[in-house]
Amino acid sequence: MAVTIRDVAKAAGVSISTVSRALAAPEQVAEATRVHVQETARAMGYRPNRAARGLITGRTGSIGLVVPDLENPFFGSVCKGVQARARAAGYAVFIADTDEDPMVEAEVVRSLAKQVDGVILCSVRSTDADVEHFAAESPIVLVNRKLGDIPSITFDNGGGLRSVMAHLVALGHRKIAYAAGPVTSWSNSERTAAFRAFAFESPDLDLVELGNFPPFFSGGIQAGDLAIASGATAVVSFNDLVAVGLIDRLRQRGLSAPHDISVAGFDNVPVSTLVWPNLTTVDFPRVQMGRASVDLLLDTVLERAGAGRVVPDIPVELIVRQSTGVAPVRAIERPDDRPILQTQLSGT
Amino acid sequence: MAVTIRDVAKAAGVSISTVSRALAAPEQVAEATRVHVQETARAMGYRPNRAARGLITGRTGSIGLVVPDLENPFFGSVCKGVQARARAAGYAVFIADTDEDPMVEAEVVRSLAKQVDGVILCSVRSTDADVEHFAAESPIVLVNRKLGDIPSITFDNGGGLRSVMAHLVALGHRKIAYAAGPVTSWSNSERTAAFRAFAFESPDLDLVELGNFPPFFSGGIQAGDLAIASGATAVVSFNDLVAVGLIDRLRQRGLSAPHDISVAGFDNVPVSTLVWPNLTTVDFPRVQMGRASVDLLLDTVLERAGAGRVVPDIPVELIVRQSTGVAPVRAIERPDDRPILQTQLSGT
DNA sequence: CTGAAAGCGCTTACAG
DNA sequence: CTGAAAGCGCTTACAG
Repeated sequence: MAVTIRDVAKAAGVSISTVSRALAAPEQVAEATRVHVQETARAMGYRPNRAARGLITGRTGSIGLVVPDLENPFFGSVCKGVQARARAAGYAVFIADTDEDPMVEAEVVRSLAKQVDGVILCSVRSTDADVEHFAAESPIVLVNRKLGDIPSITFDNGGGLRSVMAHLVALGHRKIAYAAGPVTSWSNSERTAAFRAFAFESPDLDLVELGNFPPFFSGGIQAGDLAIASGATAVVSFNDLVAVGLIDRLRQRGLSAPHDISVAGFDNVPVSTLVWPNLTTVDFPRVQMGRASVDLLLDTVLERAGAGRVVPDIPVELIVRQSTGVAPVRAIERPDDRPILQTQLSGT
Repeated sequence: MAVTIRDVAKAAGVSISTVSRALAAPEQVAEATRVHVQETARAMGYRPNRAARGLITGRTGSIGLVVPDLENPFFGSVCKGVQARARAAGYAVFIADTDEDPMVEAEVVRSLAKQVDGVILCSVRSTDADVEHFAAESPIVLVNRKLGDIPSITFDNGGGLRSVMAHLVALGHRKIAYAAGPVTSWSNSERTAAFRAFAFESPDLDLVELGNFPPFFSGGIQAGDLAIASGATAVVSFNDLVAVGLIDRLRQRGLSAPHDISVAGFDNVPVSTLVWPNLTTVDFPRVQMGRASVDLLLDTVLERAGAGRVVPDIPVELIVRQSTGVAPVRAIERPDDRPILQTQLSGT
């Protein structure tokens, strides 16, 4: 077996109480004793058993991280940030993948609750009621979703949407489409709301909503045909994967980005620089989001000053690459071009 | 506080010993008692405290998973498989990201060792000596690497390499390059060895080694120029990212895949279907690898029959897409074309 | 079949 | 400043 506190006490010639204090509360031990015990412990490779400690202190020294899909690069990045910050704070991280299944999520959160001091929850599909139920059972930080008073870390989706729109308008685009993501997605509702607000403030622009589309390459294929039919000269896609699928569909239809239609995405996933043309997209600092969520959770768990504070949205940044360009002349030549499939929004 | 075994015992009118048995060793308890206790426990939402149990049984009910980089889709998939299988077996998973740093890896494995029953280690950079040291301290399963008697789960890299080569030869390619990955990579040495063996068995082919290159898009850019200079009509890249970079470089140089040069990768990462042309690549069932590593670890931890067994390489599968095609006529027209930069291998 | 008791490795009042 | 003792929530021989 591994070396225990008793072994160290014996080797150092003191009681286990003193060993415990020398390590956990050094100021309560005489300098000479403390140094001697610490050296002995280190020499023996002693590491306190966290489970035993947790039994008494009521703290496990662990946090849980629940994500819908570890294969989604978004959550891989969040996970990286969470893990790094937790380790820096001396916490271990339990990981759970729910496969986008609310039932699994409920089961996982419940079984994790006992083993951790708090849970960071990236919940996409669970209902508000379920999430509120989780929050009542154990300290929770919500990632990428807002709900009541539950502490949460979110991105500035609205700001991101507005910066893309400003970019496209500056390039001369007047008819711009938003290819929406899943109705159940909190991010999508934020972006849609910002798009509508932008339309309301810009009666001179012709802004159309397309979708909803699944948030994958395949969704982009669908969106591509609708975008072409709409007559828009620029499309803002729910995410990068949709943007990539959309660009691919344009090529299949004999068109190209940004020559015929400018295409922008959200997320700045790695693939956005691997496709041609490179994607103009909104970068979401996901690793930072992971770190921030740990900070917020530990504030609550450790009852620090910041417990329950409202964290401002994390700023996002537009990254202009090759998939967006100046509006084609065609659009100016045929101002009366009427889209076939669209939702009219401008000026409403 | 949560409900403890004492609460259940009181509510059910039995001793805590009986509650413990009714839940963990039902056959030792009278039917009526057992049913009554189980119902009471369930009604009260009782969940045994794993830490307390672990203190006695010596088992934590957790395993550790150590990966070099959670943002790398390869490890995201492995992690998904590990997590799923572990949960099915009633185990929780601690995750740790080492940022490709051997020092961090050593620290992480050491601190994890106390809190888990075993560790699944995806170790890329650590030396053999370090890894052997880890294995001496706690039960370990090595992923994607072989080392002495340490239980490990690996892919059939050699088989994958051979299936790509057979594919390219069938398409008429006679001069084929391998764009090698990092020298420190176990996967790369396996593939390189298979490539050399293939060259030895095929004196009629002209096989050249290029590199080593970093395993990223940027490595593919480098590899692209060398591939062009080599005169090869087909390039097998260490991984998909290198293949994507290579194809991009071909385009920059006014060439295209597969028209001028066929390009194949390894891994079948999601991006391989998002680029144009879609990548011909070798699929590695990574989620399956994650699952298999849990099975092997638990065999050891639980001292089951399969403990320490040697697991055969997981079969891999060639997926032919658009980035490979028939050899260009040019190569046949200029059989004496001499490469500028290459390692001569054929017939050695 | 059931209960009382010991004990896993630690922390923390409580004495001294 | 230090040690003996109690106890965290559980499991498991040991009696009965």
